[in-house]
Amino acid sequence: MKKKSYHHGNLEEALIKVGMKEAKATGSRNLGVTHLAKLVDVTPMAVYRHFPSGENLKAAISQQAREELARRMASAVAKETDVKRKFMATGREYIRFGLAEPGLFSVAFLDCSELPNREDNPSARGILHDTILDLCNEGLIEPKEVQAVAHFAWSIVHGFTMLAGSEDPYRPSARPGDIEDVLERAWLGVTQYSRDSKK
Amino acid sequence: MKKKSYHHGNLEEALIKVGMKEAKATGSRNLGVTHLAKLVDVTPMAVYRHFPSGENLKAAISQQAREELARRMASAVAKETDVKRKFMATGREYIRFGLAEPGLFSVAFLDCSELPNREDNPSARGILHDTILDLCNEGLIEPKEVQAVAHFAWSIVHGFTMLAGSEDPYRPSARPGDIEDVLERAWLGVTQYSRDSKK
DNA sequence: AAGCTAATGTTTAGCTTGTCAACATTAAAA
DNA sequence: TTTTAATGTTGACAAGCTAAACATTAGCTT
Repeated sequence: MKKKSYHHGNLEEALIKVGMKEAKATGSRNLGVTHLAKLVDVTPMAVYRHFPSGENLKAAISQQAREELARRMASAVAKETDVKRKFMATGREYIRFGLAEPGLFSVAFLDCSELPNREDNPSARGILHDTILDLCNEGLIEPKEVQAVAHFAWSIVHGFTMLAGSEDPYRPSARPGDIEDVLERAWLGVTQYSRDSKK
Repeated sequence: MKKKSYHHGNLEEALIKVGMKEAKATGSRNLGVTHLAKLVDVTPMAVYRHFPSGENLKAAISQQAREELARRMASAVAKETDVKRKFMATGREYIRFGLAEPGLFSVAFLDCSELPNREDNPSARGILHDTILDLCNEGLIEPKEVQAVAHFAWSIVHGFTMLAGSEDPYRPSARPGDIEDVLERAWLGVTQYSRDSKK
């Protein structure tokens, strides 16, 4: 039997934790106040002592999911030294995470317009940005391109992950070779570009 | 005053129509059975004579949104003859639509894993695919690359649109110049690629 | 250590939704 | 015209979110 102390100890943390578990299993479907409260063996109203509303709780879980993604990317990129390999590893891990943990990924980028508390997204974008900065230091791209390149690379891996993970009958396949193909093409868009190739 | 004939005439169509209007205005927030039924001045239960469940109604609206996107892309690409311009126009219109109609776009790609009835997605992907086939006919890419190129291009425009339309504080900006930049880089990834550039 | 106070949970209850079952109305077929 | 199938409505119930009022306890204050 469980100890039923009136106070839970650290409910906020527990809610996010169990929320992550649910997200991993079923995406955003079971992230409601009532459901999560039940899993932590607490009254739904207790949740409101820690989050202004259910949406805020979801936002907190979403944030956590984004940080998980960032951790994995950081870990993957840390194993590489060559700039190109770093670039590839960053994108590859983003895609891998999205496909290996579709629930977490969908929660991480849960229709942002409806979620509050989106101040800090240090995570994935930050790591990607660092990788691009390295490209700049190596002289592979110009300083003023950094921003555009980061957005370009992010768009590719994000789009590919979303589509490959969708139920669309014509979605991209995600065999390792196909992923490498996409990353290789992204690399070209990054390095082969110059202002002159415009128009 | 309104005529209150017991039968509505064409409720199914009316529901999807008003659903599109709501989607355009507020995304997926107000696409519930009760709300839409109210807007058409009908009892919630009437909806179930036309859709097995609320999710199916949402799916129908989502499909409609996807077709709207496809129509605009078809219209945009029809104005061009040059293959590169066709390619650019296709992607540009995809992005424009997503940013001009964020509500519709988010509903169009509403977390697919939770929606039924996703058999046919003829639309956007089909048009993009035709554009890529043209590239092939012009000898700009090899036939066996068509699939990969289509997925690559789709990933970029989809990812860029999602991110630029998000609330992320570091989201890509979507000024016309930035959009052209992304499309130009995508073009490089499409045309500069060869099996040899691997590894 | 006794007592106050704020933090944290609970109970109760109201409102909104989605959906089942049973019934009502009407358009279309026989 | 009568039967029948399609289409809407009413009523009811469960589930979810959350406001208000009340209960318990952790921790500081003295």
